[in-house]
Amino acid sequence: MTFSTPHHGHDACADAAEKRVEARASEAGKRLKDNHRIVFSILLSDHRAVGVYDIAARSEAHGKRLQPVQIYRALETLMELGSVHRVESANAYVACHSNHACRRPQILICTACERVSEMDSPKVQNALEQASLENGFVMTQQNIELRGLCPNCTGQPNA
Amino acid sequence: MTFSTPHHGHDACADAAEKRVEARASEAGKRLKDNHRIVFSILLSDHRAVGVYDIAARSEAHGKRLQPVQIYRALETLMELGSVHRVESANAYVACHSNHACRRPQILICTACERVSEMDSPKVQNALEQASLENGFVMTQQNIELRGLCPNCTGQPNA
DNA sequence: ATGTCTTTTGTAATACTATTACAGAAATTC
DNA sequence: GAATTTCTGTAATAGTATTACAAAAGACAT
Repeated sequence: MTFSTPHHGHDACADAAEKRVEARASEAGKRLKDNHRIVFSILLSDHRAVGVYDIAARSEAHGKRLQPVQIYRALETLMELGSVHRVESANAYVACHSNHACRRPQILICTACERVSEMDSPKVQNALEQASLENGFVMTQQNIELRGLCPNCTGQPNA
Repeated sequence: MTFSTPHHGHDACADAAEKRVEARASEAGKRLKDNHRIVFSILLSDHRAVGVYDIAARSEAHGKRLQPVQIYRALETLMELGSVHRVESANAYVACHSNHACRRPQILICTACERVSEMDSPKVQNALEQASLENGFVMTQQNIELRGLCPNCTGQPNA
């Protein structure tokens, strides 16, 4: 199941993501610093997309009030590492919980509980590539954002 | 070919789009007014996505300097009619040249010439719906934006 | 270690995008 | 044609993102 449940083992899930981003950073020859870690840990604290000014407000609880530009810089690095994705349709950012650094996420957004998840469907990928080619289009980037109800929210009114 | 060429018969193409939006409006029991027509005709004047404040600036040449909120209101109507799409990744809006009022466009953006086109691939659509279901996700809206090189821009440096 | 060069960080200001509030105009209804 | 509702125009403001620049930190040769 790609969507987190309200009571999943979140600490383990966040720990794993943190280890992944550290590994990816050192592999890429970059060193993560305080600001990166604060931003990433705020994004990890729930499975929702968070706006920059929200991150700024929450950063205070981490002992350091970050300014917008500092957050944008941290997000840029984290996105390059494939550990954070921007949700265009929400002007917000979400931590990636996938095991591989994904640069072509297919994002699912629940309109009821706001939880965000990702798919990585090869069928979707192939269909997009094939359809692009049929239109003579050479695709280099993609942004897929689907809205709807996640498994926790279908059936019951709220999660 | 979905992408317009630099020298296609643009007047005919724009005329057709204008007729379509008028037809859709009357079918929906809405009446288009000056502001709607100005905004739509600005979007039609090229096959690119245009930002709201750009539209505001260009509106002056149409004899009426529109304020942002007026443009947002016009765009809302035009989007409801399926004749304009928002390009989330560009904070901009594009006229729809498709014959059917499409609410689930698959948008193609050329990173070289900035032209925007749409696909409506059933394969992509099916793949998305199937993959969503496999994840227990009930999709209600979708936003697909692909970037890359359009047929006019592959091969030659610019169009 | 010291000085130079480069890169990163913090602060402030500003630009760009979108919405709210409200009064006046136009259309609708009775 | 008066009352009601809806739409329009103006202004102000909220929300998102970037630029500019000086200070600090890191890299590297001497």
